Amino acid sequence: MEKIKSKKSPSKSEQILSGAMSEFLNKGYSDTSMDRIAASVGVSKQTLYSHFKDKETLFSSLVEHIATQRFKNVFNVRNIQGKPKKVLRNLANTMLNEMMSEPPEYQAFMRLIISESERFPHLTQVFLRNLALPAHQTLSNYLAVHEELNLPNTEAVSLIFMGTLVNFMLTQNIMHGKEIIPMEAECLIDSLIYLILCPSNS
Amino acid sequence: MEKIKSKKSPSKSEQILSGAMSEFLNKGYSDTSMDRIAASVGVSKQTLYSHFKDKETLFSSLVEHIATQRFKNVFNVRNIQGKPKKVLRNLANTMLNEMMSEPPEYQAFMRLIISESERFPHLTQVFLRNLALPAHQTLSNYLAVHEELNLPNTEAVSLIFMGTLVNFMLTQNIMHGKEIIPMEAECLIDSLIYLILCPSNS
DNA sequence: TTCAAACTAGACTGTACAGTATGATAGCTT
DNA sequence: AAGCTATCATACTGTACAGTCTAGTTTGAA
Repeated sequence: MEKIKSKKSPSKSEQILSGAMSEFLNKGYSDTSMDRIAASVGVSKQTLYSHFKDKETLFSSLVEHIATQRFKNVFNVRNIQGKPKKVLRNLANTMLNEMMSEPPEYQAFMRLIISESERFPHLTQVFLRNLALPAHQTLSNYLAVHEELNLPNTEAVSLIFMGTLVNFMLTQNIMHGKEIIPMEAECLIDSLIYLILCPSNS
Repeated sequence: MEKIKSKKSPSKSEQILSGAMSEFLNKGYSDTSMDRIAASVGVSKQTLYSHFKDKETLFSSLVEHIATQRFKNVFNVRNIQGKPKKVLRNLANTMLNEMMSEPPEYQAFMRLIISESERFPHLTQVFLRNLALPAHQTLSNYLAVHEELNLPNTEAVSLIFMGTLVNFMLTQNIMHGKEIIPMEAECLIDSLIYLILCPSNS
């Protein structure tokens, strides 16, 4: 039916990873069974084990795949041109949109990474290196280039910026805190930008 | 040996909660077994089930206990007097110390809450209501009272402040990012305070 | 001393799972 | 056609676990 060249069709591996993703994202590592993954992918258990040595290997491969492929462009900022006020607002909106979009795959992914941060410490670093670090470098570099902003430590300000947004998503969505600590994204972004830009206005 | 009045000694419940805590904090919900808890507490399985209906009930009780007792005072700020510069720095240092202290129980607790945020959504709200909210109210109230700080939205600034610190702990400790995104706590706090206080200096 | 509640020890049930084994089918390559 | 490889369906093994059951022991109060 398909043109298959390699020993084990790469599309099968992709299929498996794709099916395993929804299972792991929904249930977490321990509560996801290899039987369920096989059924969900529509593949026999043997095929699963012919592509991936064991559950840990499948999980590791999956997380690396998600971090490097699925969410490759989440923090890929394009509109880095223009006035800082515009750029920062655009960046904040883009990040929040990506992180809070429906279905909440990014939230589920982040929850999963945190959940398994002790069992698979290496995977948290894959996450940071491929998603958090590039965004941080882009932003802190932008802040450093714009000397008129008069910021003493652009790296720290970058972490404040991203930390605020990540924690907002964590509190409001993952932890279901919309009613407990109400806050509009717009307000938060306004204040964030106000604090960052203020020094240069004086 | 002890003066026990109630039907089931309350100290037994305390013992059980205390022993269950280390198991759940280390292994998470699914990978903690009732047998292990019983062994760890030094109590028979039957006693476990006479104090707590089932595993879910025990877990819920434990989380409520930790949120309301064990970490009751984590964000209990005392030195709320003096110049904002001093107060904010003191607050930031206190929060980071509590969150990053050894052994990392607070980190493990936060990881657990996030891990089980779908299975036990109610518990994330217990967490927020008892730990995050009081701190947020104290801080935003302090910021509002000090009008000379000239802050347009004290609630938002409070979330920026706490979000920065929480995300710092999350990234550096829980996600093992010290080498990937290096940052000194002091630097971060300096910048955070600089951004917040700057408007009032102009 | 007697009684009941709290507790202990350990067996037991039913289920679920990771990983393996077996044997059969389908399609590609030579 | 022959043979190889990916695949499938299914059964099996050994382990672990939640929750129950049984039977015996301690303890404190009446």
